[in-house]
Amino acid sequence: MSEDIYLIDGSAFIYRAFHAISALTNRDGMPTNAVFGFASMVRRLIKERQPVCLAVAFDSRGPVFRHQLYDEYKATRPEMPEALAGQIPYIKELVKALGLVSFEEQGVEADDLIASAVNRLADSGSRIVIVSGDKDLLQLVGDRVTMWDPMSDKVMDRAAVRDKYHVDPEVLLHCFALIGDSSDNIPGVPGIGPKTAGKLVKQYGSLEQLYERLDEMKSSKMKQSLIEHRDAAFLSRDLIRLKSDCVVPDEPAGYRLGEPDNGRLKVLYTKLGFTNLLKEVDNAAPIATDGFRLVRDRQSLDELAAILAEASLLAIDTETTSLNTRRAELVGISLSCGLPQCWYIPLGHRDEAGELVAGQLLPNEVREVLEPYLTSAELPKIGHNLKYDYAVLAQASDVSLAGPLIDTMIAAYLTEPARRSLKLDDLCREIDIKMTSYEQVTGGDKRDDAFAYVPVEAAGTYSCEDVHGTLALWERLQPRLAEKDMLRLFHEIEMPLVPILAHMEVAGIKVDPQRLDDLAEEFREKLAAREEEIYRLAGHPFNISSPQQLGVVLFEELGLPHGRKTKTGYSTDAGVLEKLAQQHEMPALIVDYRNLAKLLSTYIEKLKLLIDEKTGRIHTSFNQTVTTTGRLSSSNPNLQNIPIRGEEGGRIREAFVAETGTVFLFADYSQIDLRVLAHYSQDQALLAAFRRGDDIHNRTAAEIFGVSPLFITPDMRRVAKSINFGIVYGMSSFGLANQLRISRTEAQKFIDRYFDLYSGVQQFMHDIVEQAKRDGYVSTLLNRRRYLPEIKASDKARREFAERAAINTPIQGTAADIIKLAMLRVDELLQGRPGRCRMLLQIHDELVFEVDETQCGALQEDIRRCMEQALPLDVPLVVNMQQGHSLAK
DNA sequence: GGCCCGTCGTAC
DNA sequence: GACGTACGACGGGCCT
Repeated sequence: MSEDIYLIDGSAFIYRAFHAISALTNRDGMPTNAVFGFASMVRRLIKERQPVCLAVAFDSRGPVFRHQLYDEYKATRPEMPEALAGQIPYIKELVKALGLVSFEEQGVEADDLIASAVNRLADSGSRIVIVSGDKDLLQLVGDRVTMWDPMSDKVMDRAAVRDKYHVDPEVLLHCFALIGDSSDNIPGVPGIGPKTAGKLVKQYGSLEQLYERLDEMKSSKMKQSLIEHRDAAFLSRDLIRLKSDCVVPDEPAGYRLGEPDNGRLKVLYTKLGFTNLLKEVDNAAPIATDGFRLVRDRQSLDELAAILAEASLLAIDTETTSLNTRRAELVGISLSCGLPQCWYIPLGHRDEAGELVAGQLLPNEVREVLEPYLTSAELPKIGHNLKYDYAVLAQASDVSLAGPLIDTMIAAYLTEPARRSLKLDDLCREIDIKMTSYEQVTGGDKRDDAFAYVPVEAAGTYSCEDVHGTLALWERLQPRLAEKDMLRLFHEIEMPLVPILAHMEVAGIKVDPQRLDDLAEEFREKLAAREEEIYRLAGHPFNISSPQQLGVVLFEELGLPHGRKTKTGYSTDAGVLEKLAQQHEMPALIVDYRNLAKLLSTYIEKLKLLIDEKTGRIHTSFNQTVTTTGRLSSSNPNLQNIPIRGEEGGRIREAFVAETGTVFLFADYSQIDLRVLAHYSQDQALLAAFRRGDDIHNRTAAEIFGVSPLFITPDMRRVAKSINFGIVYGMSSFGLANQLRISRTEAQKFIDRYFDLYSGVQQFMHDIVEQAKRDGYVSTLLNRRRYLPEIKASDKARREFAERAAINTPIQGTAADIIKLAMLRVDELLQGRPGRCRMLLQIHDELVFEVDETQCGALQEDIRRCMEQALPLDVPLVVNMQQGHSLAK
């Protein structure tokens, strides 16, 4: 039995993929959507249909023979977008690497090549599947030829063509000639569409016949049009007719799918950033374990020590019983001073009875030998997520990891801040290293401390793989950082910050559990009262927390006018409810209920659960590799969004208290974003205002309202403040209008006035967007980057989003750079000081310290100075200091 | 019951 | 659709 032959209309697919898949890029910001779409389609085809013969045809570049027939052919088509043209070579390479036969011939289009193949294979007995969505190719459909559109999964055979066009595929050409095709700028006969064309061709059989027998036709508008556009009809037919004598193989063997070249595919997928496809060709090699050693006796430990003494770097990974560093006990340590040799020291492996297994050195003995190296200020330490190992070693062994630190997780983040996974095995897979997974080594054991029960041999291999992978990763990442000029950012900011964050996490912050309990009780009572009242007004109980159910009650049962709609129903957010409050008493109660429920579940109850039993404090995680701008984030719990506004917010803050004998010291940057904006934009008015020490909101208010600062009302200041904030976020008149509850026109007037006053800011916003378009990324003052591939998107919403990010990121990111620098300076200051002062929190523009009451006065000014001088800008940085016994200040 | 997404709300 | 960056609670649809 002869095989089916699949013929792909390559060029059509490239276009479709390009438009169907919005903005996809590799890590360098190169568009990859068309390649990805094409690759996915081919992959699916191969998987589902398992073709033996598969070929792809491409349009040739430049004019084709149809242009000689008609110089307006495809004239209305815009030129191929740059973002697509750049992908063509990769698609060609992909086709080659996949082992597909491909055709391209000067002066003809993909359709013609497919037609030629169909023609040449006519006598082969093979069935042919044309893979396309292009109706022109339906001309080729016949008894052994079908067309399949993998996007819609529709198959067109003779019956389907008849069904759709009321004629056989063989005469479809005549139909299309009459209909024309606006997308290819083929004229056809005006006034004739698919229906009429089908009828005419059915009746007359061909264009020639139609025109010969035109006299038989009753006079009508259509007849008139046919007469007038006779030439156009015949021209259209010539354009639509497929050329079927191109040079293509006439034997099925010439279409046979070859073996994929995995090496080539890997290079390509890696370059394109197609991690999922990469996994499928995955021929990543497992790591050779020849160089792995277990350290189970004194002699091995001494050998290791001898190597450490000569080492110029040290890779390290700790295995523990818990991800929570305060609970973590060491199970083992792996080390490497350079590949291929890696060492694993088992310390806390246990049998199922919980007894330590034999053949493990005593932790103290190991510590004594290793400590000088771990704490050496000269020996660089490399790890993946070193903050964790740093905290574990400090907590479990009282060892402070020192020396230049190198964290491959952070290095990967800096080079690719938008990356979703920074897991070691995912990063290693991209450099062809296959690692044993944690699940594999623990055999799916779900216990927190599962690793302690892993047999020592297996654990050793797993752990050694980790340090091995980390070292290999650094080899790859170091040059990338260098290329992007990020080595200083990495070595001088991010890395020294690691131990500081570790210390802040370890320090934690004290909360008063009794206060939380009291608050919880009070809030629960209030909530119950609101709930009852809301049910009474609704006439029945429902889930107030469900926006869906709430929408039904408000807008259907109570008949209140609904505002904007969301994807899932009516919007019930605070803005909508606020407007409704004038008409009904329920909306205000809902706002109140939501406020209480939010504070209770997100803060009060959650904080209570997270009080560490050992320390009685709350220990957040400060994440250094999450945000796209370079800010830190905080989680478990998020201590960067503890409420501050409103009376209830203050009550929650009161539960965070300074340790007995200490006081909180708060240091916050005044208007850091706007100062950075002044520096970036060099706007003269903004620079001058900050240099004079003006209150910037008052200054702005005075200018946009054209009044003396003495006559500024609170309302004027509020407007000015909104604009000042909005500017940093790239806000539109719509957004400002919404926030200030004024008309768009009024909002636009304010914005115009603002830009009259600060024209340099407007210029900056324009320039930074242009820069993003040119480079594909924007940078902060310290060279942090954010790639913005969507800045060139054709989708307006996506493009505008990228434009706002281009404006905001240098500002927000530079502010993040500054406070990180300040944290390093302050840390240095505190290390040289006797007495207790610990940095506890960073909240983007604010640092919170816990200081001995006796030290507070002396430290305050030093800390202020560190922060104000962290990075000299063209305007002064100003830091406000406050003290208090709780976070309520 | 776990996972994912949408909505909403808190911070800067 | 419309104001940038986060984290997280909750509801609800989906899958197992």
